[in-house]
Amino acid sequence: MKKVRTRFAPSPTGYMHIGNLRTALYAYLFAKHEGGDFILRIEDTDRARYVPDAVEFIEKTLATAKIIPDEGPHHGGNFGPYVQSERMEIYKKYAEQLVADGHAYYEESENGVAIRQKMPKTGETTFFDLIHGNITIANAELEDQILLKSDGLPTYNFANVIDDHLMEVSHIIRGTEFITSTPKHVLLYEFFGWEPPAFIHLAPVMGKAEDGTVSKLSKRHGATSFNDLVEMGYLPEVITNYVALLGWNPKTNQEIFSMAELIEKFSLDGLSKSPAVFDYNKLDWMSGEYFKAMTDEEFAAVADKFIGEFDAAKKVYLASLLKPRVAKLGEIPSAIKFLREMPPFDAELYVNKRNKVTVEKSAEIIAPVIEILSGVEDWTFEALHEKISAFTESSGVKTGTVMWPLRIALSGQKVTPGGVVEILYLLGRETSLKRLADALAALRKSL
RNA sequence: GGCGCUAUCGUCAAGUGGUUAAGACACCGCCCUUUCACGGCGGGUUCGUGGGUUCAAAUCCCGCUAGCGUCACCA
Repeated sequence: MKKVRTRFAPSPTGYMHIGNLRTALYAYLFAKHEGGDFILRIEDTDRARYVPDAVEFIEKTLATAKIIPDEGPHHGGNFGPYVQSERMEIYKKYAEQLVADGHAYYEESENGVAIRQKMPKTGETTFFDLIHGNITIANAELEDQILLKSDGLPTYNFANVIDDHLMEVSHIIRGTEFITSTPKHVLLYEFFGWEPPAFIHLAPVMGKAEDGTVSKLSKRHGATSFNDLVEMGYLPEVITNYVALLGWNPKTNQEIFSMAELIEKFSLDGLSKSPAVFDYNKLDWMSGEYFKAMTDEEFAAVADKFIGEFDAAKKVYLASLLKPRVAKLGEIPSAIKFLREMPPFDAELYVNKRNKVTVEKSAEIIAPVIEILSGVEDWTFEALHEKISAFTESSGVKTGTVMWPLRIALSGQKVTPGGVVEILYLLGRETSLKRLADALAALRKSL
């Protein structure tokens, strides 16, 4: 059997859409699973679309996602160049051969001279797609498409055929948007007498809008590029893990996969033919699973730049509190902002029906707690916990009734990473007592 | 509009003629609890529709409908 060689062939747009990333991932997984090669080829035949540094951007993104090409512009390989704009003579040669053979013709227009492919007027063309089966399209549907543009550059429909053949690509993995142009490619292979590669057309990644409508994932659905997601604080491995499952099923109930496991388990028959909707909820869940699997130290390390400046001795402790409550690292800054800066007083926050807390009750709780805490010299979690518990017990009210106003007074938030005792410890003695005193004063004033 | 692809819970999906139609996320309820979170338990009219084929259809065939894609000197 021929060696498996797949390719990822993006145009250099400086943007890595999730759908493209998934295409690259599947091509990579399949090649690696089969012990083959994965090629990166840049399709920059549209001069108007050229974006500077886009090639480096693509390479950097793939590296971050741990999708490593065996061959590419900067990865070596014996089938280069891997940038189409550097292969112009090759396309010209083959286009002229087609003209000589009667399968293409020159066409002159105000732009200059171009070469068009001559399509059969009758009959039909069929190709086999590994996930869709046979697909047949009447030749009458096919236009005499441009092969070589008047600027000397080839069109996608021509260049991809020449390159895939010359680079010995065995399986073409790309989006379904290419299904209807595949017969044109197949005809080209026939004209040249080449054996076409196997075709695998992937269903698109969709997004769901507020109004419930589903359409191809785009900006209106939120972050849609791999890089956007990384910036929001999703681990690259979480993104690839999630995306791998969007359209591919391992046939087991396993959902968390390392790249090595993905390579080991990947199989073409798990690919689905229907579009999949990108679900941020599930991504969040998976992200949380990765965090929970980390040690506090590991999490502190990846969260470090989101936590920012913080008492070094308490940093890992803070991270341990954040770890089980965060879906993406980007949530951290706003979640811990209160540690550095007390939000403005808001009497409304103190009112909580479930815990039977009112503004008045809050003052009644906070005052004695200040007394008790002022006497605590050993400001440790254990000591603080013991004091508060003892107070709760002696006061005869429920724990929640005590904790609720304390949390608000200490953080100004209904939701905090960790409970009251944790916050007390994090804030330290001085800040804690000051906040409680300020809150008590403000509470009394508002009565 | 022509052509093509697709169609199982809200979402990802298993399923390849006979199942109580898995599992996960989300959601809802209850429990636990130091709020939130975590954890535990439980819940939900899911096979687009109409015809066939068959003893038997989510599974096979046809029509319809819907969604998507494509009809460029873009990829």
